[in-house]
Amino acid sequence: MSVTLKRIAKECGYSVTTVSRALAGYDDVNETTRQRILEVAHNLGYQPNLVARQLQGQRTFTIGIITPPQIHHHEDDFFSLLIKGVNYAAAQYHYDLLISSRFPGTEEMDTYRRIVGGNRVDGMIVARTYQDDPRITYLQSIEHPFVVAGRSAPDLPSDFPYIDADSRVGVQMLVRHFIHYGHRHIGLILPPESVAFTAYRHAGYRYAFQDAGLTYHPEYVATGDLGEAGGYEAACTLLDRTPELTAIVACNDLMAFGAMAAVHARGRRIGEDVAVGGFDDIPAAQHAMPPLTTVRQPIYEIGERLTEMLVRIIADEPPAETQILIEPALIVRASSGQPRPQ
Amino acid sequence: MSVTLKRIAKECGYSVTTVSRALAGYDDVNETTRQRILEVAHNLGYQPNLVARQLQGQRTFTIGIITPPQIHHHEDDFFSLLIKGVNYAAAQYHYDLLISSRFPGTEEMDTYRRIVGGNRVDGMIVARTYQDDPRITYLQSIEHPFVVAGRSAPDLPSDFPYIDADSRVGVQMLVRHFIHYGHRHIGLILPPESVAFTAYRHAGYRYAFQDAGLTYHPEYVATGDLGEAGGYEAACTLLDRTPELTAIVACNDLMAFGAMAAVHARGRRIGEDVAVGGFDDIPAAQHAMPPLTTVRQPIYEIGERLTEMLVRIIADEPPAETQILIEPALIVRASSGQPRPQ
DNA sequence: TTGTAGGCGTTATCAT
DNA sequence: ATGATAACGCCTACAA
Repeated sequence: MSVTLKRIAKECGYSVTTVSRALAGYDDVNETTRQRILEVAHNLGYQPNLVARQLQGQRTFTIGIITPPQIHHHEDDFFSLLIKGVNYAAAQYHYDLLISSRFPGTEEMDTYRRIVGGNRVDGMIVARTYQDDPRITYLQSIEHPFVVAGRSAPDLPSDFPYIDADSRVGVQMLVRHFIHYGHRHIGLILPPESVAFTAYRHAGYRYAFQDAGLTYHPEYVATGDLGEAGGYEAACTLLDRTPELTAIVACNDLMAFGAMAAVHARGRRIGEDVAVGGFDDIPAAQHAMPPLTTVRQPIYEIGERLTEMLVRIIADEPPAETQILIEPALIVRASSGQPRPQ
Repeated sequence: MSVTLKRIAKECGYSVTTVSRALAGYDDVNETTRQRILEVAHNLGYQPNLVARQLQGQRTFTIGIITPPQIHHHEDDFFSLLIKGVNYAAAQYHYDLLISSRFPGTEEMDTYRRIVGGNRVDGMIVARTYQDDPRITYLQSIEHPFVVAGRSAPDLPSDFPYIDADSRVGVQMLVRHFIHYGHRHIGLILPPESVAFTAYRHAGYRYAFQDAGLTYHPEYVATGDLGEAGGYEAACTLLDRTPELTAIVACNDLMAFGAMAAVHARGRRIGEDVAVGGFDDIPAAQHAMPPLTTVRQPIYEIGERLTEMLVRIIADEPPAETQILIEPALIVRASSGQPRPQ
């Protein structure tokens, strides 16, 4: 079917070996011979079979990433942004990207094993870590190159290369900002404990209260699934249970959107009656109505830098820094409302 | 390094062939033998080398797609949405996705040749067609399976499998909507002619005027690059050149965002002074300020259906319909403003 | 029921 | 300067 070295060899009367070397630019090939071979290869439209090369070279120049499937349209921009960053950097380094999408759980682990164990990639990017993440355990156990967007929960070692935003500091800034605006009753929407960053963000919330000399109210904290629906439900719970709340902090922008919807559904005005804050600063945040106050995490750049890190780890030239904590930035927008008179 | 059939064979004293067949579930293997082999394979954590399989089977179970790199964060949600759809469907059919990002042009074509000619994928998804698209010409010339999101410009044959929204009808609906709202001076922002859908959308604009018995003003039409910046500049040109405009139709949402910014920059109110419309209905459209009136194109679903189509084409069981035109839907939002008194 | 041989397309090693 | 041989890991005739 397609043009192979053998075909070219036959065509111009040299051996496959010589053809291979001529094309690879070795200098032990007669210049005339090379010209002839190059010409034939070009005429035939030769393209090296990458799969064969991969098998022979035991290298794929491919990076793998597995994302959750996103059935609804705008479900999660986090991964989209991350992939954009990874994609861009990968191209710079002449790597391709292999993507597969699975729901977290058994299927996801099987896919890791299939792709990594099946030698389809030189390295993996693991995103959105869970507490005690089996994917990481697996990759460590077989010593396969990988980098992580995120890190372990605070009580577990993060003994792997990663880049993560300092969630604790981020939430702390956000809550402090609300406190400065005069809020005293601030709700918090947390994802399930199994998400690795939950504990960090929870800590940020507590620290902010502590710093301000305020008491921490456990009943101001609710849990919901990551995503708009989870945020909506958790916010409803909070608003119904503790109507004195004048601000709600959600652990990502998607949940914050849900919370805004809940505030609206309860007949209260976002910003004016109840301030809302998020985390991530996905593109939709600035376009939201009202625009969402949030903690900016440079997801795209994290994707880029992770990819660079991974490529270097694969090449066995790991950068000096392989555990990077990024200082997030507070982005104040209209969902904060105005500072309140004390 | 990793566990191979050979390794298992050695471990349990059978030949590689027998091991291979035991694992593949052939029935000409002694049941006891199979059990033994399965056990050893499991203990060793055997994972078949997918690359070797690909080489031997001349099949990759991988679909390829090449997107433009997106340096800025929220640059283009069209591809993100498409990929989400493709990704979801691909997983259903047990296909993986190979993604690479290149700017349109030589580099992109080289990447097509490298990946397709290099046997890395069983089929390609081509997105955002150009007029007389070299990628399509190439894929057709080597008879490699592919499907297209979009189709050829009106004057060229679309003799390949595709799914496209009926752009002409879409823009026509949008312009008619503005006419119904009482607008008579409606600007149009077009992407360059080289984009295949340009002519369709332009036609939709002209048809709407014709239907309403209004005259078409060429000076109400401007061209800009796809993307927010292009929309901004084109809208500035229009607003400065023909200040009588009370509405602007952009050929996609991103350009519409740029146009909104331009309207704002010229000190006019979006909706009230100048209505703005887009095309695509990317997630940001409904969160925009004000929410953007646009023509909804079900990008995610197109990705899903294209993938299904491609998988069937690869399996040599092409569906009955391989050229699908989707009727888009008009989504009226606040950027339309209110109907004007005649 | 099991094993041998050959090939997928490439590159590396070692002769000539 | 060129070529024969083997190997990457798998699968599939064909033989025994």
